[in-house]
Amino acid sequence: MPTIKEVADLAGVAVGTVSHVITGSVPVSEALRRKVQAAIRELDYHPNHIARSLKTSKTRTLGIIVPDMTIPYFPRVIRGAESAARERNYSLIAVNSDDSGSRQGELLSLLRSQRVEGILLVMAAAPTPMTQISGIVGAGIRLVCVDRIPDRFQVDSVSVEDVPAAEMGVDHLISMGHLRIATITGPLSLKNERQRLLGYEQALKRAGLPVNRELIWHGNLRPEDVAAICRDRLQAAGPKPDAIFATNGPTGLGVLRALRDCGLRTPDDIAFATFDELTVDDLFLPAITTVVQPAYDIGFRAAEILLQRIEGSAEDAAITIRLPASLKVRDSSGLSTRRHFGAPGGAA
Amino acid sequence: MPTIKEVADLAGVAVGTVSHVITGSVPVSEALRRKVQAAIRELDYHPNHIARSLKTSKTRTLGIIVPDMTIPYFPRVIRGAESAARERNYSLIAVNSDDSGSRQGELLSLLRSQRVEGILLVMAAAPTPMTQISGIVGAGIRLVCVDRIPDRFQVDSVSVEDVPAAEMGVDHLISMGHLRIATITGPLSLKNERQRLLGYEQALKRAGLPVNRELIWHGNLRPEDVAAICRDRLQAAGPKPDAIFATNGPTGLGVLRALRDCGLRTPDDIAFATFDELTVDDLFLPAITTVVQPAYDIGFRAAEILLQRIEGSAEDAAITIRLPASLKVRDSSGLSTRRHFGAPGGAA
DNA sequence: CTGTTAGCGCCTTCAA
DNA sequence: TTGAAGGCGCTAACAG
Repeated sequence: MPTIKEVADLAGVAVGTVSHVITGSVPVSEALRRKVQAAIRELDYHPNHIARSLKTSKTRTLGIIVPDMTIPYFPRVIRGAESAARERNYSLIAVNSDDSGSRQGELLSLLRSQRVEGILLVMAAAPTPMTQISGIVGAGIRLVCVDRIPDRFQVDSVSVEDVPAAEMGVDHLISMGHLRIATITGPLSLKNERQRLLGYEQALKRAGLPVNRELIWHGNLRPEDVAAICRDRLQAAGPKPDAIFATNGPTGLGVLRALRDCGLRTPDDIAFATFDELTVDDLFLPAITTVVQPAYDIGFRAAEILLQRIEGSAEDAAITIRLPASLKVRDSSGLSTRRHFGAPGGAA
Repeated sequence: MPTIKEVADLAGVAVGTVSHVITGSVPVSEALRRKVQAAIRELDYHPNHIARSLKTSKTRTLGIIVPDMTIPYFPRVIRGAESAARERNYSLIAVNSDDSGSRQGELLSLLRSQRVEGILLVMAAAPTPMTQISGIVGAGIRLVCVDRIPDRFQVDSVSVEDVPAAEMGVDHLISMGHLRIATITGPLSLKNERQRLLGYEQALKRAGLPVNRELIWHGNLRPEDVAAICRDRLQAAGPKPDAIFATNGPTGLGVLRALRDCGLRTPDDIAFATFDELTVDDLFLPAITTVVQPAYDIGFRAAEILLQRIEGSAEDAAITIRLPASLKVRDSSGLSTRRHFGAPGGAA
């Protein structure tokens, strides 16, 4: 790899001059600029960001930690953040924590060692030692929590409005005439999940429906586990729910597997709605009703806040952004109205 | 951020000693080691990778360029590569080219500036100027092509065995009794797509079926476009195909949308099979038959090759790895046998 | 405008 | 086993 010195020699100028034409920080005469640029092309020179960063102590790099970018929601968040970063000429490093607290700690440390200028964090579902994140913030590292927000710790954060979003989903189920609505949640160590559960309860109460503890099922983020839990509940003695509301995507996937395994169809045998898109929900037959989070925007806004902090152009107080979810009404939440592929008006 | 010097001062030793305990390259007495480690914790010291890299000219970082990590196939590849990297204590930077040749060029340049030690490249679908990649290789940058392999350029590469994979899918359709099998491809600028088309043709020929040009539809990677193309074909006058084979995931998605829009059901009205998983294919009703690529393994193996090259422990000749795909037979490819949610034996 | 130079933080000889 | 010192490639003064 050629260095700036080799470029300078070839162009017959001083290294400072080369640096000036590269950064554009100091005006350089047209003649020299051309010579320098010719030399750069000739040598196929690529400025060493490492050396630059060491000198300027700026990396123009952001990091983002997600639980698992194999879950469709997260790549969208990442793409959003990437766009915002790119607009300001920053790059983004994305890594997976696998929802492990210790792995998350390592990653945080790695990112700090790499001297990223800010971190976007989707907390691991495993209870995160608060010291891990307070340490980061205390050390003056810019941090914005995304999607999953810590409980009693003030940080910049961007996520969806969980309570209204869940209410919206459950309200819809109620409006379709369902009375025994069960919900299955992800890990309640996540504030989101507790909030969504709250939304579920509020919607029921507001409609004058009883909140039945037997209809609140505690799941997790592994579809197989969730499927097993649901199968148990659905096959148990006693009255069945006539609708199920899942509070997140992987959990919703588990419900679908359980329904299939139990030979239950939506919405004929049981109605269903879930948080999060399943990528192709509209193609399911029947198509699935979902509470859709603005994933891309969440990532975008979060990165913007980070960038503002870096530029020092942000207020002191913690910034809290809650974006509204939207409801895509499709077939699975309806009453027993058999739909067929392509039946007119079959999907919203 | 504390520096190694501050750690040394606090521990009462020289910076060299601190470096020794961190890298483990030189033995240090137990007593000093403890003092140093205490100081590190005390200061919450994180070694500056930037400085280290500048000195050692090693970043322990790999880069991977994918078209769009929002397509489910790619996150799996990335996770595979990430695992292989992590085993050797490397990190991975993943970026998206959006299938744009120029963006890919920028990204390549960025990665070089960041001094990654090797690059995994899934080429953009837009025809890539061969100089772009030959330049990289010529400059001595380690590069492994993943999934999408250049045409007439010798590089290390890892991908699926396209021809047999496509043959397998089409063979299956044939074995289910379908005679007029259409195929819809992605951009033929991609060698993969041409190979898969070849597999389609070979399967037909081997079965003594005619290769009908009217049944070879040229699509792309945008589901909406593909849906439009399919709708046109399906609504045109003349005999319809009784099966469709899609040569990749996004294209397959487009087919499904078209079928829905045309009110056609699989497999009753038309059979269907596609390359690539749609994340939840097994939950579709009817469940979708897919040719599954070992995405994780592809990423893993590719990163391993890169790492071998970096360590210099690889032969000189270009390494070419082709992994077999597998066929998941489900409902959509069958003959007109109506299936129901949970019907025993309904899905493979 | 152009050239010179002092570090950025760290690792690695090399000498003690 | 420990400590001292040079220099990786670059940018940002500063001097010319």
